[in-house]
Amino acid sequence: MSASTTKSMDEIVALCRRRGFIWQSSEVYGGINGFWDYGPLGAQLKKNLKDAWWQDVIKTPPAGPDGADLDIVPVDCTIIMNPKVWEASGHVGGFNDPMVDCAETKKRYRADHISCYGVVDEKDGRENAEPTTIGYVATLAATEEEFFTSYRENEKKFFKRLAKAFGKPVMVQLPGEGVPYTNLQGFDRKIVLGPDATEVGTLTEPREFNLMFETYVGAIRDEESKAYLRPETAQGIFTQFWNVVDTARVKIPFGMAQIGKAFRNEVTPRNFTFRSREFEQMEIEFFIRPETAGEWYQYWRDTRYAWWQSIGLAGDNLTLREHDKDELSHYAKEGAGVCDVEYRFPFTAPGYGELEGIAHRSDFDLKAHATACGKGDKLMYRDPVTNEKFFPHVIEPSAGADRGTLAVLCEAFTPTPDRAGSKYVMKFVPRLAPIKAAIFPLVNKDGMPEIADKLYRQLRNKYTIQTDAKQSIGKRYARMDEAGTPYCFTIDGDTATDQTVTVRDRDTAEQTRISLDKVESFLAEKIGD
RNA sequence: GCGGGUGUAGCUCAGUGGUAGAGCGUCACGUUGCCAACGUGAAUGUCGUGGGUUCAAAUCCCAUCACCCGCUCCA
Repeated sequence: MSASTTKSMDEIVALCRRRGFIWQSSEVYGGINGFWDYGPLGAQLKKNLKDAWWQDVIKTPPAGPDGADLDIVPVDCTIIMNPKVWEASGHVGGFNDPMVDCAETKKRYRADHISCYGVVDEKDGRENAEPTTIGYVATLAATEEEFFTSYRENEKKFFKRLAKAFGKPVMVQLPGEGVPYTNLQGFDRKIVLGPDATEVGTLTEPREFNLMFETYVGAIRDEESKAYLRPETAQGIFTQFWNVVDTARVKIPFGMAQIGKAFRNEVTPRNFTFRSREFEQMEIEFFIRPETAGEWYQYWRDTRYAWWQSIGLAGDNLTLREHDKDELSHYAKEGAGVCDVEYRFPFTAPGYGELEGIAHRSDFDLKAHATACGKGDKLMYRDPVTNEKFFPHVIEPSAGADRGTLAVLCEAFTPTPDRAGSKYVMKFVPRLAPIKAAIFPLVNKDGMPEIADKLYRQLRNKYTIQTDAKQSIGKRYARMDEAGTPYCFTIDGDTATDQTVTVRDRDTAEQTRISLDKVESFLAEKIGD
């Protein structure tokens, strides 16, 4: 069992609050479910993560499978778009799932997943070709055959339950198609026996769960002005694909990338920031020739997995999981594959939670928008060399910035019960650490504060540096341990005479002396620019 | 949305109807000679919120909000 499974999420959340990494949004008003703010340390940490992504994805991505450099261009699209975007992408249909609750069993179902089969009085059913339906039995079975098989296994019990629920011996109207619960009207919904229920009529009316946030553009609030907050940043990229081809001097294969907020009105936000209703995505859409999907899918899967390792999630807590065919999205059924980079969070352990999904989305989105906007095949990509026309396929690595930040926080969190000072150390890789180094005068007199201040001013142009002269040195080290600051430089009584300072290492608490004028090069070596 | 639990200072918690508390932390001053040191002092509370019962509510009742756990959901 890995170390992270023994970490306490409560302690991590407490440290995040105490040190100013993450707070509840609008906390003074009692908060708001599913929304989180980043404090000073958290905002810097998340920015460092996004900067690392921007650097490694847009500026210097590793060479492609053919050894050539990649061309990836950034865009920054709006959160509110023409609502037709979301009709074409399938979100208006797909994100509105009517739900049904069962008052008896306390279970919740998607209304369109429940099939209802008519039930008739046994006597009536024997005597008449078209007997009167006296109720329905609901099942989660997808097909009539599956339903038939499921109750055949214990037929006696099944009909006993029905007889009890309907107050008389009954027959089920088979063969015949099951009717989705959503298609039942009015009174019929009151005579349905829910799955696993013993009483009739315990299912509620279907209720719409709008997973997209709605808003209105302009002064008038009517259907015409309705718009949505984007549930993913990807569609902005797809809708600007043609402008990028026309202006950015790119040719297939190339990528578009953006970082931005997205919104999903989740049914149950849970697990700290893991499932937030407002969150930030770091998305790449990499456009390719269809026949190269396999090699590019592999490239991105390996590249993205290695990237998460490079920012500190290097141990057993990180995993790469290929999706089974049956859990694939509508756009990815026939593709090179879909996989998730997953992290074992304390609240998912021993399981994992998704950080990034890498999917071969085929040409679903470009085709959908080309069709929906009415231009169709005129919007096909033309290969400038062969003049061949086609809709490019897409490999989409889509990462969660907030989930990534949370994973980094969880991974860095290290209780240190044996250490003399700090109870906790946040072991961020230096590249992500919100504060790169701290500078302390050992005591607040004898010229030490002046030397510390001079060193601080020298370094702060290049690095995020803090200085602190208050309270005991142990307390100051401990605070920096919880902030995850990799190095502390301390000016002591010897500094004025021999021009050296001590360097304290966050992870070992060990100290070494280095020359005052070597501090900057020390940081450059350990932290990078 | 359902069921269960929780909510008092920044944190951990005590307080069963009668003056709002402790420890830690924070801040100031003093001290200091490398790991949450010490001394003195200070600030900090809509007792989650709203309503009700009562002469009197942190305490009893109702509603509501937030968080945690379990369902459910997560194209």
